[in-house]
Amino acid sequence: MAEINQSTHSFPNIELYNTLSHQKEHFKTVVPGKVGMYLCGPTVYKPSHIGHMVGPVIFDTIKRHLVYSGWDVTWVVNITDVDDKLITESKNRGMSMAALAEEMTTDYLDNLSALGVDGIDTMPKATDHIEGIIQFIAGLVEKDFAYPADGDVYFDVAKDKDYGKLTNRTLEKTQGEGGATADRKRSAADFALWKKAKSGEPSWESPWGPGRPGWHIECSAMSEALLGSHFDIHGGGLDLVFPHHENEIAQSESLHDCPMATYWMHNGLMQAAGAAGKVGGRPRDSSDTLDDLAATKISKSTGAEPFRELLTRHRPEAIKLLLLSTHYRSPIHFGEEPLGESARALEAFERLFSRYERLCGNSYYTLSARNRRDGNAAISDFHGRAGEHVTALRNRFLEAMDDDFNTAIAVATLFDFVRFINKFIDSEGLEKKADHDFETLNGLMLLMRELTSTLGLFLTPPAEVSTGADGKLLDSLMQLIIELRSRARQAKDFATADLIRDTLNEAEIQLEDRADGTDWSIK
RNA sequence: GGCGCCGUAGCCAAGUGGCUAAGGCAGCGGAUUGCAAAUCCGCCAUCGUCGGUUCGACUCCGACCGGCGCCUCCA
Repeated sequence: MAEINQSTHSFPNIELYNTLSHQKEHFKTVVPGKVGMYLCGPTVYKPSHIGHMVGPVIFDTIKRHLVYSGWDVTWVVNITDVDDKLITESKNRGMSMAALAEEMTTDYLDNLSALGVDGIDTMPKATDHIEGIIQFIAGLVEKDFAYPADGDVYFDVAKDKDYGKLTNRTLEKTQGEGGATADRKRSAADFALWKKAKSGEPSWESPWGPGRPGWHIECSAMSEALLGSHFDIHGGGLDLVFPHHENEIAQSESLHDCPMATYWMHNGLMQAAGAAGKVGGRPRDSSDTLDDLAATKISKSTGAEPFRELLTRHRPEAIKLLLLSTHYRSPIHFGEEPLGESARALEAFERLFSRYERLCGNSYYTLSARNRRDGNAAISDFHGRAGEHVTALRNRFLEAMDDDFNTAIAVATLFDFVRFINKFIDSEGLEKKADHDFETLNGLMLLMRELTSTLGLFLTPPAEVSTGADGKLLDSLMQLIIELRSRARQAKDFATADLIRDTLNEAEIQLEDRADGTDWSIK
């Protein structure tokens, strides 16, 4: 990788929405040229569902765009592998907490991998950071922001003068009974940093006796260990704003006397569309079944299906395109219908890629495009109208991404780009003439590759439908059928030709006639 | 009750105080095709309702109606 001189390198102006200030802000890093990002990962006690994938996909794209724009980005996603829910679930399943955590972590990683989320630099586990967590809590106790109580340790919200600043709430307005441990807390809003172990529960030794970390503390401790006490971006789902992120801020800023993160970014939540099919929908009442509900949050409590099961019905690329077609802060309308539409939209790209491969012999997926946005090198190769159009298009794409990572607009420019390239191939007659100069087409496709890569789209070719011995057999049969049909067509026996095509169509095999031959594909 | 978000075409979904209100899916018309498919061209919205601010608002403010999230585990 080329070394960039950070002192002279100029970075684009990026705006991002900060939950803390409720507005877009100019992006300025703590350390020039470097970005530290922390995304709250899963508590690994059940298989991950689609909701768990939103953050990783969004932040993967954000990282790609920042790296493309010249920053040196470190991205951390934690794994919370110790928690009440893990203890309960592992008991139910008669296995150790560690074994359960390992199984679910693997599931999570497999899902990320299927989606091409590969930019995560470190995935720390809470149980690997118990020592740091204990020191963190001890520091808070020492500064009198926390107090031990009968083997537990609680954060004393009353001592934190700006508690509630992330979610604009004051202690008076905060409801809550304080839960089962209310009698040990000074205030109902106090939350556990350390929980005393009951017999048979996994535990670690601590100054307050054997126990385990409370929920929020692992993120404070691990982000500090890996990114420092003040890093740039902290993200997560909107449902984590309170109490999780509010409490992280309380812990970290009380201990360190500096902002925990400059920017707090929160992605919208998945909405499940019911049979009604609309996002707006009608109110819940007792007669509604789950299917009748118009739009409700997808979560464990609504029985979201494991992501790996979703993958048996839908291609990861279609899921990813759907996620990126909505702005990250908006709720995403999710379901079989939207996924189907997304898959159909995807085909426009993939048909162009195969068209390109047919013409030039190059696989789109192995094209090696520029991975830095510096200068206008990408478009200097084009001349005249194509050049102007492509310049405008690239600018629209980059401006959208610079403006709070507006992937919806970025994706829209890509659709325009597909149309432009198809038109270019048509108008230049590239399909018809044998002897051709494909330089401009190659340039256009390289730019497409550059832009889709920064979104994290089309990283790997679609799975081949026909592989192995069966695939070979199918392929040779199809070649034979196509040859026979071709003879029928030459003999003007269109009844036979159409019979073949229609019958194949019923078997979900699609034929496409072109001037120089016939393609087949499985629908 | 407190905090916050949303309501744009048949469906999904960007966006802007005034210039053609992106893009996708579906639909319709055309070019192309033996016919299809694919591709290309064209068509398809006045922005929940009512007031206000303004020379001008879909975009700002208010009210109302409808929907959603958080305040409890949650990505």
